[in-house]
Amino acid sequence: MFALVDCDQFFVSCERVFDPKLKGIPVGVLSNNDGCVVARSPEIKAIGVKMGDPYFKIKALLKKHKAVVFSSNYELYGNMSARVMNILQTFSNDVEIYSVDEAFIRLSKYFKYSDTSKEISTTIEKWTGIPVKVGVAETKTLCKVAAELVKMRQIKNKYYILTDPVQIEEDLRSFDVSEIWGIGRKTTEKLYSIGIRTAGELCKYPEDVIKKRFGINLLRTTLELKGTQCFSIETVPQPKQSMRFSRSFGKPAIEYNEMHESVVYFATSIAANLRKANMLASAVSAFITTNYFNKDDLQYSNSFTVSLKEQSNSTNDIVSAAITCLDTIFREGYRYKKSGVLLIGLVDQKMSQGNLFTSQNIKNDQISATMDEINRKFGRGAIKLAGEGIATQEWKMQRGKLSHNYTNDWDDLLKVK
DNA sequence: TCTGGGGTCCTAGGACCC
DNA sequence: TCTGGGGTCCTAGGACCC
Repeated sequence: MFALVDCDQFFVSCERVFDPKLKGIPVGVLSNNDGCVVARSPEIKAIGVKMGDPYFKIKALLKKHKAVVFSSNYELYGNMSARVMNILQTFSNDVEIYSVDEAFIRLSKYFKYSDTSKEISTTIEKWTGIPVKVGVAETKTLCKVAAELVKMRQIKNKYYILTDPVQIEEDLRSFDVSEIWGIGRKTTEKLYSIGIRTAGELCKYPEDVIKKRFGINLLRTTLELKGTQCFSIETVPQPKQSMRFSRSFGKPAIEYNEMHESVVYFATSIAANLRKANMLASAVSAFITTNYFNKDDLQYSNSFTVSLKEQSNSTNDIVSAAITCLDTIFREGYRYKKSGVLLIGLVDQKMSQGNLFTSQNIKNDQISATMDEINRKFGRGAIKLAGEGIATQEWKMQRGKLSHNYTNDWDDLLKVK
């Protein structure tokens, strides 16, 4: 039997521990650089603040309701998290720290689950000031459902035990698939479209069809809902497989020099983090992408990876590899493999106004121009030749609108050899 | 004007081999 | 018109989580 222990609005609760006056009033916590809302008290939810709402858009609303928002303080949250997890270790030898504010623990069969659950939630709240909810069940996915039900039904005791098959069936019948752990936006849409709206309906759907149409993950999730354990508890933290340092820029026009400066800084930080974790990198990647909130703009993204000759965590090696990535991104275009179309980006100084070229069905051997000639004509580094061919159409951003013209300039280059 | 950041896993398709 | 079959490995893209 497992229990999921989940802190209520963790970041908000942490702030409230150190300022009890915040109790009962709308409180939120903002992301890095105060970009958007990442944690909300029930009171701030009630006035209409959504998860991920950009701060600048809700400022007036916050003022009107005398809501308080905080910049995030990850050191504080990490600290509080450690305290909560330490307490959990006293209840079980098998604790999986699933995230900063959640843990799965294995419950001994000799426990009375209701007593233990109650004790966990009261002990943590008493010792740390953080309110938690507890969901008990035979699989992790059902634990998640149980904890969610505590929230949805505002259960006073702060725990819910989902072990009785009849009870499980009844609860799942009205449990929306979008609330299931492991089912996100895309899968929800797909399930809705074939008439599956609740966990109960999902459980009745043939397993082989689930596997075929949605993949192994949804099958595992479904089996877990039916009581078959597919996800085990990982009490030993696995070493990280990747580390990332990424930031959004405050303004859309990013010039090479600015990018270069940022990449040096990011790569330096990552190298330091690697050394701190006593780890070595075998590859370094960099990526860029345009602002996807500007829906009318032509979008562009690109990335490049350098494999290191020898694994390393030295600032020198990591930074120089990252710069190689950046330079390559700026020099080359982006190959859009899936559609069989070559998409070539000429990275403008204003990223949101990059020029893109597309091509179809032109083989390399139909091209009479050499790479040098192309470079001379269109600017060095503007395009990349690949198996599929080169561009014949030009897409351009003109005064914020997307337009495309066939460009005759290509004709000379495309004489059949 | 201002819209987070850091992770994991799975899969389809391509390249390559015999 | 027909165009082997089976296997591995790698990677980009997609989906999900907190």
